[in-house]
Amino acid sequence: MTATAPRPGPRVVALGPRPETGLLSTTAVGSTNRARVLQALADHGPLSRADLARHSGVTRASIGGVAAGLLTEGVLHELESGTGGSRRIGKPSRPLWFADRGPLGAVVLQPGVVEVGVVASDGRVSVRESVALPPVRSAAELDAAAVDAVRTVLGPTRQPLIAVGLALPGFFGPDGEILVSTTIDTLPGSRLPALLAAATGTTVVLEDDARALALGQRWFGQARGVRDFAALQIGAGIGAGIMLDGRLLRGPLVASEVGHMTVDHDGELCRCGQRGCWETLASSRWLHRRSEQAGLPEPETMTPRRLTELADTGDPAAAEVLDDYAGHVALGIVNLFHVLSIPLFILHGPIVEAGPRFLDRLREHVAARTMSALNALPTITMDENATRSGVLGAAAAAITHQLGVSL
Amino acid sequence: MTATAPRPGPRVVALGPRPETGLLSTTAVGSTNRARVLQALADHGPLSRADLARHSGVTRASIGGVAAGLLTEGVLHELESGTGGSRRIGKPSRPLWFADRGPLGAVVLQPGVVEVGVVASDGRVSVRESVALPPVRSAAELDAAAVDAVRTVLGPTRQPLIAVGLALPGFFGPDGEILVSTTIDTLPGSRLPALLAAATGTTVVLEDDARALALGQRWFGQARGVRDFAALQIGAGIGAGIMLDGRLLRGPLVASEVGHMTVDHDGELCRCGQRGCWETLASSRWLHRRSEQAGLPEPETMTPRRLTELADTGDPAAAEVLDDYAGHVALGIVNLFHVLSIPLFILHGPIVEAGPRFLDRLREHVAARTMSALNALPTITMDENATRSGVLGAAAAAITHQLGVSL
DNA sequence: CGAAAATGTATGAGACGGCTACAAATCAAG
DNA sequence: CTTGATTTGTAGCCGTCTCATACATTTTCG
Repeated sequence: MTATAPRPGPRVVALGPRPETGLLSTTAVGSTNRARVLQALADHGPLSRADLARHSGVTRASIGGVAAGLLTEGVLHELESGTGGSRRIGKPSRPLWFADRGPLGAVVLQPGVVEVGVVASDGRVSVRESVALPPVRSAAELDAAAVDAVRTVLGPTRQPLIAVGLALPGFFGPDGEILVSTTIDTLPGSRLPALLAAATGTTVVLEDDARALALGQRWFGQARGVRDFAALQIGAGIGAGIMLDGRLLRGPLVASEVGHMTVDHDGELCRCGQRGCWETLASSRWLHRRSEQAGLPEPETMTPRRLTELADTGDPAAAEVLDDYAGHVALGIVNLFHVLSIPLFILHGPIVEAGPRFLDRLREHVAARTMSALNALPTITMDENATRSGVLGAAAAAITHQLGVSL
Repeated sequence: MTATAPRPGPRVVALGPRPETGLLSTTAVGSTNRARVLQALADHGPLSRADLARHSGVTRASIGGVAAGLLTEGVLHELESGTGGSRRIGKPSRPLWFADRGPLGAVVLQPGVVEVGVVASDGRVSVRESVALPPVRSAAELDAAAVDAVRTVLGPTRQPLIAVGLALPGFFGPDGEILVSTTIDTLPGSRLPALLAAATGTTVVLEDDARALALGQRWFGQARGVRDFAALQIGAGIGAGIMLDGRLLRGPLVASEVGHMTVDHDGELCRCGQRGCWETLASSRWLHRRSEQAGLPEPETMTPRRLTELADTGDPAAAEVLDDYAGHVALGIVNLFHVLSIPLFILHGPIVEAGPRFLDRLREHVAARTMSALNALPTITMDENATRSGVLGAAAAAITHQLGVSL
């Protein structure tokens, strides 16, 4: 599993930790160190060999060897001297940075819609399009519609893609077979990864949608260089991609369902069949019902954005609903903070459009709900990339595999 | 940080993940592989070189080299041929097993009591004693009382200890300074680790109490060879040691407080200042109050054991309380299962004395509360070692460090 | 112009696992 | 009892990789 030798032919890769059983070999040292160097670059931006040596605690000579390999393989290239270097004296450094090896495909499957994009390896998004899917009745129909949508968007692309990232809301096995999805009920049994590999002619890298969001933030967003954080997707449902100590949490048995953590043990019935799930209090479904109770206009299509606009115009009922929403969202965040001690939460989804005032209220609720004995609070921010985060996440999944980085 | 060269002189080690930044070196390969071999032995029992080679996917020659080093260093020794070997044909194997390098000390600090023990490296407990502590007013007084208790118990021991494991309910820094404790308010600022090192003359390995329980199960208990499970301590408070993918979860910022996960968002006030924490519904405090409401005798000292005995005599009120208790304990377990997909929970503490019928009820509650869409349930068992689990956990922490295993 | 400082490289040494062949020990069949 | 099959553990050689050290190169400062 070297970081750099691309295998010919399309295939499917399910992102996941390598089995850590088994012993290290000397060649494994090489590929691991290559991956660590690439990770350091992604975390800190262009770095010279000397900088990399300081960061990783090895001699310049060792970095020189690693870098030589990556340069000849075309993974890295040297920037102009002076770029990013802060030193004034001495021989100027030659910073290393990722060479552009071609565009990455990004496919994000959501209920009723497929988002398709093309992303450069430095995170620039050149294509991004959402394609609505027709109603489908089976996994096969879903696959056909999704592949069709991807073809339509990626068809005009000239350059061949070097890899395709596929983010979808489901739990999959090591070979990319989709086992469970609590969001899209036609998804289990889908052969979409393999079909996409065939359609695009390249490797398809499969990842859970929430974890992909986290990867996107880690490679291209606010979590660059951050080893502990969570990406929270809050919309119709709630999902989380959680990175602890530089590793994405991946449950061993079933999907991670933070949205169905009980926060109100004899609360309302959730669509999952249980009572008082976080989703029953913090999803758009709750927002609709609560808006209706509050007599707000068009409650059945209420969004965080409209609710904020109503509150900003001075509607006290809207302001109250918004505050309740903040309090409910805070519940789950505080639970995750208490249990996992996650220091940074990045919010994604429609909730972002509730804006900075909502965020302030959310922070207050979180502060009020957090145990004071801990003497600490998590940082909470909102996704800055808005519509691009989905494709960035899928692309990040692809690049993670492509560079052999283990996250 | 080799697995085997003991540094002279007492010192304090806070168990924790090595910083994974930095590159691998060839010598690191050696120590990592030594640790992996030791881990495999601990997981599977005595194994021959050939068995180890099969488990780890390397050649017998490579294992031979690793084993040679561990044998000459006295970490391992060879058992008689035939022990544990199942093969009938061929040259008989010489199984490898841990050499007895001396006893481990184990100290478990709890509110008002110190548990002190001596444990052999194969998990046999030769000494175990609980010493009540006098009321203390400061960290210094606590330290003095605890060191005194340890001296009293370990004084008569002849053999020198090769390491001492110290388990305590608190969050500590990398140098063993104790920062936060939600259980013992005189603990922050304690210098107990350093004082113990001075008193015993050996290395003191520091670990959180719940995580130590998990380590004990991993090395000596029901989680031998299991890479994903949680040890739950349920008594006056609730703590959890969670192992995922072979690594103990360690929050980066503050202590992990599963007991203060909100399960009832406008529930009763918890002693932590928040509302509806799991502890308000599943701790002994709740048991006392609920027993009082139900009119049970001596409610203020009610224990799971007495409650079970009452229920077994046919007291319907006791049976109802017990069932509520099971339902409340299930809440947190289900949350952890939904969020982290933990497939195995091992229960510790007074709750174990509620017996197998209670466990069955608990399992039913968990099954009822778990999302059916996941098509999976966690396994729930009870600690089999009862009173020995505490010292086994502390000893496991010591052995983990002593063997250089990273958990 | 020369010293100082910093970067990148060349070279040899040491550690370590992989591979292959081989000796050793046991059982089963004749 | 002998022979072959089977399995275990080991010896020797090789390739890979980092480490330590010295050195060439390029810039700044006095």
